[in-house]
Amino acid sequence: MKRSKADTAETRRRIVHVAAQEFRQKGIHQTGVAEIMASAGLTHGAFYRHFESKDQLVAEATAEGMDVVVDNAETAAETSDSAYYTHLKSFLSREYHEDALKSCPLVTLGSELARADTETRRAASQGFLELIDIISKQDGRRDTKAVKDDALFRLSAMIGAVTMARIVDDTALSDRILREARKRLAMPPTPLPSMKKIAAKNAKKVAAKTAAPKARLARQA
Amino acid sequence: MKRSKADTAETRRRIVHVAAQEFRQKGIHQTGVAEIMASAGLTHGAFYRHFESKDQLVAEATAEGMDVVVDNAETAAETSDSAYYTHLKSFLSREYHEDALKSCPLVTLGSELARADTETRRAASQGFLELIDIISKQDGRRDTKAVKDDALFRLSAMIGAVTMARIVDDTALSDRILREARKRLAMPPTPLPSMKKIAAKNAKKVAAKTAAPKARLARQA
DNA sequence: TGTACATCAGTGAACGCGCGTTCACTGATGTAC
DNA sequence: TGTACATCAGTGAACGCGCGTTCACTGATGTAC
Repeated sequence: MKRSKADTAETRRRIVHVAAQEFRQKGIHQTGVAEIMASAGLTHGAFYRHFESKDQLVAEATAEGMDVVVDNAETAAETSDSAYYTHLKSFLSREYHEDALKSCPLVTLGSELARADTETRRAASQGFLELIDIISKQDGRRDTKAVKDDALFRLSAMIGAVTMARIVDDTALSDRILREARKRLAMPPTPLPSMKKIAAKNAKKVAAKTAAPKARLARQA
Repeated sequence: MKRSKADTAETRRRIVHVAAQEFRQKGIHQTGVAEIMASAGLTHGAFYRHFESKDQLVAEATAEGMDVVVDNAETAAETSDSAYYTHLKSFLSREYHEDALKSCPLVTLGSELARADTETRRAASQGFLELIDIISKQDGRRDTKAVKDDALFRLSAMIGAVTMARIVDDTALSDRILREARKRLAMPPTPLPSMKKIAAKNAKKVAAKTAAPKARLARQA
């Protein structure tokens, strides 16, 4: 039977929302249309009243997933600097990406997105760029190329760290990967003055330890 | 008809090799057993004379894929420091991971590996740890926890950068992500003396630009 | 405002297809004597 | 070393299954008068 326009729109939204969760949980190709429709409380036949194909749903679900990640980051960034870095710390945790409502598609669907169609990759790219903007702005500097470049590296590194933490079969190793990423990325790119002193001390220590490789490289050059 | 033991072993190796290529190219779930067998010059029925299941092949193909990546890195590291850093630069390129014979499963199958069975994840983890060893040794320092931690971060960041470069739908952005990763990762973790001077200069520039955010953070603390 | 009708969201059966897996059969290989 | 037989790699048809997609049908909604 026909439904009201409001109901129809709400149903469509619900399908996209449920799909976004299930794709991130089980992967795009391991999640069937019928399964998603059942989770949305419908039979699979109604699917094509809302979408042209599964691919279209994949694109919209990816966009929705990225929007959630972007919104969460934006909210944290707008709250306070410490809220932002706390958010980054929680993003760099396994639990965050096991939460179907939060997890970042770039992490949970990474290699599948690289093979997805144009619309899906566009959605993923746009979300990525929005995150880059938030990171760049948070750094509080002018929108120079160098600041963007830095954000590009930092975000890619975060995605790689969580991806690896999820692949690895040893919980201790997984935690260690994330801890190292948090140490390096869940803080301002340029350390505070007080931290600079500590960093300088560490640099001396490291320099002493790296005398050998430096000498090797010098010989080679 | 029955084949000689040597032939049988060679056929098995060929199936694993072909599978490793195809999985990395098209993804695990998008590549069928029949397709792999055809590429190996056989019909699909013979598959179960060599493997118990597709999952077993996935595990072995992942192991083979990681072995190739490890061997390439090891060879470069054993040749010379410059060969090693040149190898890192080429690893941080899109072409490298579009090459079915070289590409790293951690990149091309990342999110699928995170959902794979125990054996497959074990193979991926072991390969990852072997790469960490190579990177740690290359740094030429003692095998301290800090050196390993650094390698953990650097390798995760590499994997994230290439993963993102492959997802993103804009070639220029893709190149930029990789360029930044190369700048930061395809060189020794502690720069050479000559490079240190340049780094110091840059640090001053950046410090000037970041006066604002540092002030903000100070206020907050 | 009330009536008559077109629209279309949702149902559930059915479509063709490709998947992973099994199996009877073939015939060269490896083994036991 | 030669013969007889068991083994088993490979073939190709077939299995059940779940996939994405289509469709005839239902009946409430929205619209035209």
